[in-house]
Amino acid sequence: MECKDNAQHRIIQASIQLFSQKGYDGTRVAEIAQVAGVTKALIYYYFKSKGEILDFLVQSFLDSITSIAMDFVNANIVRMIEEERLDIEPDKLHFTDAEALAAFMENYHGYFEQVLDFALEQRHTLRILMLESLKSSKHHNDLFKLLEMTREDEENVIFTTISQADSDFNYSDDMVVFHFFYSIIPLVSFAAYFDDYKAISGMGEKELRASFLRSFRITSASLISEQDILLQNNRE
Amino acid sequence: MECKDNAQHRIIQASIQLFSQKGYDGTRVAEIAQVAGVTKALIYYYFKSKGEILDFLVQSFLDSITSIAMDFVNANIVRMIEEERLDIEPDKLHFTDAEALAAFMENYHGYFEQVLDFALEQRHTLRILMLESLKSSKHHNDLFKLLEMTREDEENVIFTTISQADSDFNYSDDMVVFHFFYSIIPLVSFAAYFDDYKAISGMGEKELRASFLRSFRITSASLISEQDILLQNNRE
Amino acid sequence: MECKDNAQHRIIQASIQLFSQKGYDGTRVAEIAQVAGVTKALIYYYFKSKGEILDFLVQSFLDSITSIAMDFVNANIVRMIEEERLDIEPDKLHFTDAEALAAFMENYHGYFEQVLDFALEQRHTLRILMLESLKSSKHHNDLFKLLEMTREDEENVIFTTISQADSDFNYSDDMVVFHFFYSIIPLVSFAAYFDDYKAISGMGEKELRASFLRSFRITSASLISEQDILLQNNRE
Amino acid sequence: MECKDNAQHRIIQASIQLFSQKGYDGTRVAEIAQVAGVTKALIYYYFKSKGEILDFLVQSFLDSITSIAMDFVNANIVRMIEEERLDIEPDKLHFTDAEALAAFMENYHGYFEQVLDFALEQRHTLRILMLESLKSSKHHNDLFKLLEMTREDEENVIFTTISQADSDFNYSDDMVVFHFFYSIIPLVSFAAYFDDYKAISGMGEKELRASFLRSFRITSASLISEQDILLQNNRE
DNA sequence: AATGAATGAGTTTTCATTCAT
DNA sequence: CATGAATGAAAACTCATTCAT
Repeated sequence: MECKDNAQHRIIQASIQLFSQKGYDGTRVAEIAQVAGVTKALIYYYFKSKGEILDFLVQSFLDSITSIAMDFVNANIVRMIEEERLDIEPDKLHFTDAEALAAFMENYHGYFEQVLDFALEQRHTLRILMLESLKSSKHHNDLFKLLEMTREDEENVIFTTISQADSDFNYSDDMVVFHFFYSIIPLVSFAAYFDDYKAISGMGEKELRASFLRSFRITSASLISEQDILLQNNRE
Repeated sequence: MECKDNAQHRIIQASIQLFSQKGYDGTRVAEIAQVAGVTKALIYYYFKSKGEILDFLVQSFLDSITSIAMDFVNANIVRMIEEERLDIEPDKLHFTDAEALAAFMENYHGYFEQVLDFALEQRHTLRILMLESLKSSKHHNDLFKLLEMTREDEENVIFTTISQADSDFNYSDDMVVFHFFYSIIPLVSFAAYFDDYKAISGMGEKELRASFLRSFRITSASLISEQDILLQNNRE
Repeated sequence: MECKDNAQHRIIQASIQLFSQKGYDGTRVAEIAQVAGVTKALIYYYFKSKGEILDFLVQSFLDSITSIAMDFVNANIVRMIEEERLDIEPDKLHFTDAEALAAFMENYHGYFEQVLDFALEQRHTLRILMLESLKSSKHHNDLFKLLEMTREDEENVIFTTISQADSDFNYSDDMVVFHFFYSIIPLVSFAAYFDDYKAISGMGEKELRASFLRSFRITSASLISEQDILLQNNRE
Repeated sequence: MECKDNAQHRIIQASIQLFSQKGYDGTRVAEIAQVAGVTKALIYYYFKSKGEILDFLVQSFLDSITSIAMDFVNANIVRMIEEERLDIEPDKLHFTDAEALAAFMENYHGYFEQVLDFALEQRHTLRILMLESLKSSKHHNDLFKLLEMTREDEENVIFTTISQADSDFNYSDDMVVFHFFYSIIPLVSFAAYFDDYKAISGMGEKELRASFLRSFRITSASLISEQDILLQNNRE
């Protein structure tokens, strides 16, 4: 296991700290050098430019989160399909029975917590991602990549099980809108604003995390009516 | 009625456009001058510094939104109290009858749409607000001011009517967490990312607005169970 | 008598105050306008440029001091020559008798006090003169003009009466050096630093003025040995 | 021994030259860069701001002159006290014999010449000091620091030996006034105006220096009457 | 006589980046 | 690997001056 106290690592950590505090444009290379305890020139030994530091941070983060998402898909969706408990249809998921759905939902909530913890751990990088996604910069669309990444298969699971009762709901578009603005954005924002919200509210870390999870569950529950799904499944 | 084509106004408009596109730090005063069609020196005639332009924009926005919130409180909460159809108790609202609640909810949804439209109209300034609130700058806490502003009385209306069934819900803290991350943040983000989301999704403006409102209604409905409220009222 | 509260006068007073406090280069036209209570544009109505304000101040001062010097020459030197009590020879003054010398010395000390009081009254302008004379500016030589102005006739009176005992003393050059560095410079500096010295020493205005006069008398006395002069006069 | 041709040294020399010629406010950083043969940016590599260059110059000068004064005190006053040839009493110096006084006076005149030569060598910096001391700037009181520095013990030596005959002389205050306006100011002014006076008078450097020393001796002699001191010593 | 608006040409200062060692 | 010195380009900001009214 490599030593994490080398210069390059310190440069990266200093960059994350400063970019997340002051934004990319608001951070000076000299500041990074100072915080990292190295000279400016050494930064240019490891990175071609200031922009390349940002690229590296963002790419590392996107790689990690993709990896987490892939693991979930492989460990749950793929396995359930192989076990013939789940069948993917266009814009719809078909669970063979209520027990399969319940098992999936449990796994999904576990996955959400895992992603939440990763987001909290990487909250400084997420903050950078939010900052850059708001600017028309190179990394303008990186936040939306999170949307695309989670839109493919696994997330739809949730939205295709939305209660059929609400006939106004335009499934394909509405689902993505809901997913982005009431799932990804709150999650990312929660991580990004975690320290600030904690300071303002005076809540403890665990307390705040638990409170946010309750909010998440209320929102996600609002989309699913298990009875409807069971009936729907039975009807078929 | 004064003409809005004067130099100061053009400077402000140019600043909003550029700050929201490139961020405060990423925007050059020379660019503002160019977009506004004035000289750099004139910008310093009207504003003491680049920072003061930002301060002015943020303050104007906060003043406007405060005014809208105050109007709603005065026109609805205060009026209903005066008409003895509404009674504010600690952490709880008491409507005299179901009809009063229904009337209030309709007004509240109207208010939300009004705020949404204001947010969309001012989406560039909101984008600036988000950007700056993410940085540990002078305007670090300005986004949270929106929270404080709406926490006082009027918003609680909604949260104090949450179904009593969910006994896990820690009313005071959870409500504020929910309100911030599942109400203010999605609204602000929707406005801030409106143009980007539109471009990526290919949806029309009206279509997207309607879709977001449906998501909002689902979320806000999830907190309220009218039956419970009626029962609760009857019980008393 | 013209009213001294008009705009032009206020501009001049403000300029004197600011130039003497911050120097010409350190003073902004906008500051003058603010202190004078007028607009910048009005300053340009009365003066062609910032430099012209300085020129005006300096010229007014030099005119005044020249006038005072001329009055002394006319009232004393000229009169004594007319009364045949004084005879001017190259590098030497010849008094007809000891009484004539004594009368002259008394007048001279009176003149010095008059100049001192004028210098104190105009100490801000003198400060400006010193400041500018130290810079290689347009007014570089204005302080030396004071030297030239007083070198012509009357001052020599003093120096030509120096005790003949000190055979090292090179009359023409040494006298001018002494006059400049131990007469003009202390006088000008006393006026220029008057307020600062007062503040630092804690002495009162009258007290300080009296103390300075005592120092002056000691210095000026050191150059004259009346006995020698009498002897010298008698010998002839 | 380090080479004095490095960039920082050239920046300092250029600053001294320009500040003394055009004043601090009248000097542009670009000019310093040009004269020093470096880029503007390098100036900011060595100094945080234009003001810091001035601070550095002034402080270096004050340090040097303090060091010279301290050396004199230690080498003469302290030594004579140790040798029991000199005794310091409040407001008075007591020399054990006429020979001790004569020795001291010789040393003092040597010291004055040393200070004069240092002042002439540093005349550009002294000019800067005068310029800045006239402005109500940060360095407003730096010229007075020269006064304070020399007021402590060593200088008083001279003034406490003033002839007791002049009963008007208010020793404590008058001495300081005399010291400042007829000793420090002429010395500083002589150095500051040296080049200008030389040009105007047409005198040579050595000639001018000698002439000024003669003026100094006349002034300083005027305060001391050796006979009185001898008598005074004998009486005791 | 007076002014608010406007500006060209500078001024100080910053900063990402390079380079010789 | 590491750095102190150096810089070109551009940034924010200033200021004496003008002009239309």
